Amino acid sequence: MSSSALHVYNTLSRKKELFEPIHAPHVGMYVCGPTVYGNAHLGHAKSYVSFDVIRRYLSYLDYKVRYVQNITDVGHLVGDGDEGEDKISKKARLEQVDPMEIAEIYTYTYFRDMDALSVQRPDISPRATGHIPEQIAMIQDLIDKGHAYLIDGNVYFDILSAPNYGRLSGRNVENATSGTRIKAASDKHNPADFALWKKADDKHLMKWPSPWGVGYPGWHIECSAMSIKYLGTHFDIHGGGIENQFPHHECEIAQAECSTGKSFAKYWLHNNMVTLDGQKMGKSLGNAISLEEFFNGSHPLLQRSWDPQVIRFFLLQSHYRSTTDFSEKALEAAEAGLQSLRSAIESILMYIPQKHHDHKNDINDKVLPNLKAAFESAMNDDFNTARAIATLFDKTKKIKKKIITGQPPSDLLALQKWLKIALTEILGLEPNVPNKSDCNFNDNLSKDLLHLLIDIRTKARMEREFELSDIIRDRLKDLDIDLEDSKEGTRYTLP
RNA sequence: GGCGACAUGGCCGAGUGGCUAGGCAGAGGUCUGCAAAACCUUGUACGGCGGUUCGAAUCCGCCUGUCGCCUCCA
Repeated sequence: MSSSALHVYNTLSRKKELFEPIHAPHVGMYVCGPTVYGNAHLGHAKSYVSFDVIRRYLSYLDYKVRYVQNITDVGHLVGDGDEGEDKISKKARLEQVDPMEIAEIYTYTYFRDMDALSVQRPDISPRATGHIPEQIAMIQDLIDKGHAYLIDGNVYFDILSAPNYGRLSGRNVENATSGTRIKAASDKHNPADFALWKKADDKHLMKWPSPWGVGYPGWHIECSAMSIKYLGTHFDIHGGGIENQFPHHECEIAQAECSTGKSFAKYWLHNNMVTLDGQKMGKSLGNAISLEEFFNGSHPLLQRSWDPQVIRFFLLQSHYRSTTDFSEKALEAAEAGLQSLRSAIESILMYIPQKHHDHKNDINDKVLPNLKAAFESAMNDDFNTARAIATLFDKTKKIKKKIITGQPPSDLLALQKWLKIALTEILGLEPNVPNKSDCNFNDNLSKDLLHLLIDIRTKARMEREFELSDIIRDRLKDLDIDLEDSKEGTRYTLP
C-alpha cells in the first residue's frame, strides 16, 4: 500500500490535487505529440520520457491507461514572416519530395528514437491528416453554435464567445489583444481570434476540400478533435510541453468545450523544458541537439556518444516540471550514477537466498515495506522521479551491504521482485549493462582470440610477468577493450 | 509592455519552518602486482535586504539576476 495517495500538479488550478480518475480504474491520457518535420531532440525526450513514466506509474497503480499521442503531419506556420508557410510543405519544397514523405520519414525516426529511450508506444497515435473529417465536423459544429465565423474561405474561432478563454494560461482576453498578432490577418473580428480552417492557395501543397472551400485545418483543432474521438468529451489527463500552454492548449479547451458543452480534460500536466547554455533548446532556435546525434556523438557540441539509457536516467534525475539544464558534465555524472545504481541493484537481484539464513534473520528485518513506501511517496508527490531515484540509491546500497555481510532481509524474494518492477517497469531502465560480450562480436574467431589473449595474460600474471600482462591490457585498451581483474576472473567490456 | 516560473555546496539536483536528500566530481583510506571496480571516512549550501517567528534556506515583502509564454515549438 502506498503511504499517500497520488497527487498531481494541475495547471488549471496551479496546485497539486488528489488524482481521482473520472471512470476508475480507467484513465484517459492525451499528450501533444511531435510535428514530424525534423528529428526529435533532447526537448522531445524530456517531454515524452516524463509522460512515459507518468503512464507507467499509473499502470503500476493498477489503472487501465489509454495513452493517446498525436502525430502532427500537417505543418503549421513557420516562424518568420506574417504569412508564414506550412512547415512540412516548406521542408518538402526544399527537399523536392511530397510532404507526406517528410512526415513519414520523421514519424519513423521519432518512434525509432523513442524506442531507444525505452518510451512505450502510445496505445493510439492518431495522425492529423487521418482525421480531417473529424476536424471539419467540429469546426462546423462551432460555426453552428455561434462560436466561429467564416470570412473569405477562412474560419476563425471567436474567443469572446468562450466563457473561460484564458483560464489555463492566466490571461484575460482584453490583454490578449495587445499581442503581436494584431498585424496579421486583419479580417478577424478580434485580433486574438484564431484560425480553425485556412483557405489554401494554389501553391499550398497539403489541402483538403471542405464546406468552406479547399484549405487546411487550423493550428489547434486536431488535438481537440482527436482527443475527444478516442478519449471522450471529458477525460482525465492532458499533457504537453509548457510552451503549449498558450495558445495551443487554451485554444484546445475553447474549441472542445464550446463544441461539446462539457468540461474538457480534468488534469492539465505540463513539463518544463531543456535548456542549453541557459537557453531553451528548440528546433526553431537552431540550438537543438537531436537524439540521433546524442546516440552517435555526431553533433559538434558533443565530445562523445551517449547511451539512450543514460539520457533517460539524466532526464529522470530532475523533476518534469523543472527545467533541465543540459551539459555533458551532467550527463557524465548521470552515467556514473546509473552505473553504480545498476550495480547495487544487480547484486541484490543476483543473490540467491539460502534457507538457513532465512531462519536466522526472520525476526523484523523486512526492508521492502519501507523501501516501497518511500519510493511510492516520492512518485505520489506529482511523479517526483528525482526523489524516487534518490530513495533507490540510498536504500539499495544499505540492503546490498546487509547481504554482503551475511544478513539478507527476510523478505528478500519479494524485494527482488519489486525492485525489478520499480526499475524496469516504472522507471523504464534496464537492470544492468547489456552483456556485450556475445552480441558485439562479428565472428567467433574474434571472441576466441580475445579469450586466448586473456588466458595468456592470466598465465603471465600468475607467473608475475607483469610487464607482459600490462602490455596486453594496454594494447587491448587501445582497441577500446577494457579488462578488469576480479576474484572471479578477468572481465572485459567491448567498445 | 502583459502573464508566469526559477535562483541550493566544484557540477547536477530533491526537499522541508527546527531533524543526513541523493548522485557526480574532489580528498583520505581498505583491497589489488598495478589499473579498474567495490567498500569505508570526509569538507564546502541554500542570490541580496528587510519582516513574521522561540527558530527560516523553507512563510511574507522588496530588490537583483536568469529563463519561459505572449508567433510554429516538447
